[in-house]
Formats: sequence, C-alpha cells, structure tokens
Amino acid sequence: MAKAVATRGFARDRVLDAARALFTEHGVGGTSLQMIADRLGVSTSAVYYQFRSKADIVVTVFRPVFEDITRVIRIAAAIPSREVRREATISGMIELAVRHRRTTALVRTDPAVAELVEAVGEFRDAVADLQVILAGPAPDPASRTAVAVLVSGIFGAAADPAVAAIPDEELHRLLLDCARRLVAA
Amino acid sequence: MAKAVATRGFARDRVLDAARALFTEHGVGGTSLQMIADRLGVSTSAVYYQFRSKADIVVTVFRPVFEDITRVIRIAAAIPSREVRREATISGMIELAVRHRRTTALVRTDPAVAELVEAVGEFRDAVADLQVILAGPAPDPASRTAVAVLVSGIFGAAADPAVAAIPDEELHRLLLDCARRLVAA
DNA sequence: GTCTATATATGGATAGAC
DNA sequence: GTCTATCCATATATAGAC
Repeated sequence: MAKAVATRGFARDRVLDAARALFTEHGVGGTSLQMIADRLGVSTSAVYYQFRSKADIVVTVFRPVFEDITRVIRIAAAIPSREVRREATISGMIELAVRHRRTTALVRTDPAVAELVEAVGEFRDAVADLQVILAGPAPDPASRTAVAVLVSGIFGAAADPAVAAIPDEELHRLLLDCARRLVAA
Repeated sequence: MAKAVATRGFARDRVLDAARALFTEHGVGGTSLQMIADRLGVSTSAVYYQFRSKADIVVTVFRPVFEDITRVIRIAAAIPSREVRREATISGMIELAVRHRRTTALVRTDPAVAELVEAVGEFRDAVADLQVILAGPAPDPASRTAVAVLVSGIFGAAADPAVAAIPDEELHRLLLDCARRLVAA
C-alpha cells in the first residue's frame, strides 16, 4: 500500500484511466466519483478539480471511440463500390474494436452510454451512418439480422475475457475471418 | 392518466413486468425501486411488500433465463456426438434468446447481472457449461474467438431494436443461418 | 492541486398506521 | 395490501480553507 504516487501533471489522464477501468468492471451507472477518487487515493473534490461533472468524464472517455467510428465512416464514404465500401467499414470497425477493446464493449451495451449517444448528436450520427453503410438504406430482415449479429458479435467478442490473452493483430485477423463468414451471402 | 387500475391479485407479476421493462431501458443499476413504484402508480413500500429487496426482484426476473440455459445444457449433455451436441446447444440457445429477447440482452452485458451470475452458483455453472460445450475444454484462439462472436452476436442481435419487428419464428431461422455460417469451419 | 466541510438529492430499507 | 413517515447510506456537486 505505497502512498499514492502523484506522478504529477497528468492528473486528468489518471482520472480517465481509473474511470475507464471502473466503467468496464461496474458499468457507467455502477461507478461513482467516490470509486474513482478512491482508486486514485484522492478525494472526490480532487476529481472535480479536473472535471466539471461525471457526465464530463463519461463523454471524455468515450469521445475517442466515436471519433474513430466517424473517421472510419468518412474514409468509407469516399469509396464508390458498395461492396468495397462495406469491406472497408467492417475492417475499420474491427480495428477500432480491438484497439479499444474494453471500452468498446460498453458502447454497444451500457444503458448510460446509450443515453449519451442519444444526447450527443455527433455520436448519434456516427452510429446511424454505420448501420446504413453496413445494411443499406432499406434492408430486408435477413440483412438486418446479419448486421446485428456482426456488430454485436464484433464489439462483444473484442471485450470478452475469453479472448483477452490473444494479441491485437491475431484477434483482428480472427475477427475478420468471422465477419467474412457472416456476410458472405 | 386514468388512475392506476389495480388488476388485483397479480401485484407481484406487475412488479416483475415493470422491472423487466425498466431494466431493459436503463439497465439494472440504473433502475431504482422508486422508478418501478412510479410506473405502477404505487409507493416503494408497496413494492417492498411483494419483494424483500431489489436483489430479490433482480434474481426473480433473471431466474427463468438461467433455468432455460440449464435446461438446454442438460438436454445437450445427453447427446454423445460432439457435433450434434453443439448443434443442439446452439439451436436451444437461439430459441431462448429469441423467446426472452429484451431480457437476454442484459444477461451478456449488464454489469449488475454479471455480478449476480458470479454470486449465484447455479447461474455461474450454467454459463460455464455453455462455454465448454460450445468451444470445447481447451479451445484454440480461433475457436475462442468464434464462440465469443457467436454468443455475443446471438444474444446481442436478438435484443437489437433493428430486429424488433421480425416475428420470433423468422428471427430464429435467420439467427440459425448466421450461426451455421459462423461455426462452419 | 488537494483538503474539509457541507448542501442537496436520491436510493434502499423498515416500522407502524390505516 | 397500501400508505406515511422515517432512517441511514451514498451520490453529485459546491464553497472555501490551506
């Protein structure tokens, strides 16, 4: 129990790291500022010095993920062929799902994050665009189901403890295999 | 705003219905007894008359799902061929995922439910057994990844709003197609 | 930059009246 | 079977001292 070493200067990042870990363990709703403060060995007030509110922390934690999704969409949107565009989107989605691993699971599943997505237009658009590129504008039941399995499967699997030991590169490749099998009509 | 009609005699079931709906919307952690009581137009004390605690409600809501999982496993365990056994397990898993739809999503994703699973040995065993039947006792990375995609994909997709309009039978069939494509090595 | 103290709300839970 | 009243713990958040 060495006294909490204040590595100094990066207090904000330390709060974000602790928040990320706790969000993963207990969900956003199950994580209090007290828990974050305790993990850092500081008081809640110290946390409030770095962030205006809990919502501020949540938004800061998840912004990078949605920025990545937006980036993947923007790159894909420039591709003329629908087939190639979908391929690129899936590949980009897997890349970011693996890179963010623990964080991304919550994007698809945590009710608090779902509310956040609804609230922040920027995030909401990213998710909507993703659906359209993958399933098309007016998808039939089979496409809708396949896309739902694909997205839930990718994001859920990337965060599954069962694959935690698999290195990023290998996991990326394995998920790509699964995705190809799924969407290969 | 007609005064809350107390259909009488089924107060317990009405609490469970309200809880299920709220758990789906806000997650278990994000649902308070106050919210449940409000939705029924009663006081929290009235809810406490039907259940000892919030945990009691949670356990009662999720028990049927885990009982179904246990039943699927028990039936599958009696099948000698490993191939056929896995097929039967997947089919049974899809059947219960579709039948419970909104509830099952939380089983894979809600941190509060994850803690519940850890706490209740009966539930924990069901989940562990499911993994072993699907992936085998010492699975390689590829199998672990495929099973993770399969389970997350099935449960996540069944609860996805995008497939809400698809009838149970059709959704079951479509999910089975997805599963076959995924595990067909 | 971190602390103490505090305001205020909400959550889970119980006792006892009706 | 439902309500009022209440207890206690915890949560978010702020003010101000050091």
